[in-house]
Amino acid sequence: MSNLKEVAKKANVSITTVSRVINGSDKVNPKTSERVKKVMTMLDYQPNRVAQRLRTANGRSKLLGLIIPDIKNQFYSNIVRGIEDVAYGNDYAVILCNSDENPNKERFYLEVLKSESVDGIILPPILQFGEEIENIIKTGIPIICFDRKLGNKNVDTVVIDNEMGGYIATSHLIDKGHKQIAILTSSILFSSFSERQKGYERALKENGIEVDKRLIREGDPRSSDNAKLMTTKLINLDNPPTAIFATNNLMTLGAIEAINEQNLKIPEEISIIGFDDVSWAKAITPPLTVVKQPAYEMGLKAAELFFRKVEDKSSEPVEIVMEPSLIIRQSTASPPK
Amino acid sequence: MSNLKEVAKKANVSITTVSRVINGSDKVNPKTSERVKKVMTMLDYQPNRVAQRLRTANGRSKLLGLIIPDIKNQFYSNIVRGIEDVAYGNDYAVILCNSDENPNKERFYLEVLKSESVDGIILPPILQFGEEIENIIKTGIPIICFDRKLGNKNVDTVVIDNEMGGYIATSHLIDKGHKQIAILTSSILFSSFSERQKGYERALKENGIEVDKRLIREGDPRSSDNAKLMTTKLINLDNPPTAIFATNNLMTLGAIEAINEQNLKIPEEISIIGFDDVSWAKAITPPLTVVKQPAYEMGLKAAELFFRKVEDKSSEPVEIVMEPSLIIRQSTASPPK
DNA sequence: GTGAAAGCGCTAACAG
DNA sequence: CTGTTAGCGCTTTCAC
Repeated sequence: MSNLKEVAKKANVSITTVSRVINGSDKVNPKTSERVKKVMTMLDYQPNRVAQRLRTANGRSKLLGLIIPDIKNQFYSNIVRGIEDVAYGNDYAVILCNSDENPNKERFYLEVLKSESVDGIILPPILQFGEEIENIIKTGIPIICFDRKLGNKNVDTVVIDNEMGGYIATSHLIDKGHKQIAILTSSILFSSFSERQKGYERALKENGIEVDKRLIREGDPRSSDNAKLMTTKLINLDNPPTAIFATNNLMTLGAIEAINEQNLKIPEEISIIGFDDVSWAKAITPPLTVVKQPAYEMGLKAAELFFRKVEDKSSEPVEIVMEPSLIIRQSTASPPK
Repeated sequence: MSNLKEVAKKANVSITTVSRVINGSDKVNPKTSERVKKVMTMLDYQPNRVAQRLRTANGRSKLLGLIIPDIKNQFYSNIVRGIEDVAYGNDYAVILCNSDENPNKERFYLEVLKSESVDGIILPPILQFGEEIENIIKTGIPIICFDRKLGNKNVDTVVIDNEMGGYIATSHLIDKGHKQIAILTSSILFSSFSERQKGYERALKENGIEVDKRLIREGDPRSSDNAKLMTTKLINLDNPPTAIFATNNLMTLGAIEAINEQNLKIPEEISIIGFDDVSWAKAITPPLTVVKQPAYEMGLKAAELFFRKVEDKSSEPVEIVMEPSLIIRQSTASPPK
């Protein structure tokens, strides 16, 4: 791989001049610049980004760090696309890290990203990570949070209104006449799930329906098998729910599997509403009613916040709240008599 | 962020010694090493990977470059997981690049990866890229191909036996009694699809069924909408197919949507077999018969080849061919009378 | 408009 | 076992 020195030699200038040409300094004679550029293409020269980064203390690495909990979750892969599209448009590459919600992995990747001196990190925070993230912020690397909020920390954030999502879903079911509505949700560690649950409970209360603890099931949101198990148990309850609200797409999948396995007809015998408008939602029979999160758009916004921060480190952190929307298909109907 | 110098000062040793401790050299007095380590944790010191990389010409960046065509495709996200799991186990981070099968994007990412001096690149080659990849290989960066083959080039490769996949799928349909079997496939640019098609044609021929050009439809494999359109057209043919073989999961989705929209019953009125055992395949009704690609395992293998090459650059390239398998569910049955 | 020289943080001879 | 020193490829004063 050729370097500055070679180019300089071949173009009969100093390496400084070549550097100036690379960085588009205007203090270079157009003719010289022309000559240098020609040599650069001739030698197929590409500046060494590693060296560039080492030299310039807060130079741009043109690298965006992205930590996501689960690449296999369509919700996240949509977000990745949104971020990636904006990044590519800005000549940035994305270092994607799959954290699995595993604190050790997350810590490892955070270290890597820091020491790769990426220009910023986009991630969905976990509660336990106040400290690590605090440290990153101290180093001056911009942090953008998405999907979940980082407690009271003062960082750029894009979330959807999860409480509203839960409320919309539950209200829809109530409107259809359901009173026994189960929810498949996750531990309170993830703010997004607890907020969906909050919305669920508010909808029930506002409609004079008592919150029934038996119908609230918490499990690993990354495991459809777990959701399947929970659903099977729900179905076999003495006084089973007539509708199920699954708070993410993997749980929805598990719920549907369980319902099919128990030979219950959707929506005649049981209604189901999912979270996330996944690709297969409208292909299944009956098509799935869902609360749609604008995942791709969320990725877009997060990336935009990232570049805003990169441009101007002193910009005030903002919190963007996006609206979920209800997409009514045929998996929800009135409860059986 | 603290650096070698600070640590050295605080521990009363030279920076060399600190460096040795970092790199686990055995020529350090255990006591000194202990002291240095203590200072390192005290100062929360992390070696600067950028500087490390710059210094050591072919030192390890502990970065693995991964280019994939479409992160939203479950087949690829499964592969990513396989690769990521092995990488993490080896303390490597993955730079994930989404190429969209866009030559410009791919070129851009290849440049970035090269100039980030990643330790190797894993990618599914596109035909047009003989040259670019040739260049990379010349620089000594190991390349691992997956999913598709890179012409006659001499690189490590992991593929599945796509011809066999196409053959298995089609044979299954023929066994059920189908004679009018349509295939949703993609342009010959992608070797994987053309091979599946080859298997399809071989199965037909071996069973004395003539290949009917009308039933072979080519389209963008990343667009389920396109597949939906193609399927609709197939259904509305004068002499429509009694079974459809969709050669990837997005096309399968589109086909199912079209069939549902036309109110055809699966499998009574039309059979469908998909490629890739996606998460929702067994949740839909009827559950989908598919040819399963061992995607996750393919990622695992690709990553293993990567590390093998990183350990020993002179190792002879190998080609691993994995076997697809037929998973029979209820979306395929005998053709209507 | 251009160049010489210093140095980013680190590793690797080489010397002791 | 430990330290001194050169230099990876680049950007950035500071001179001219």
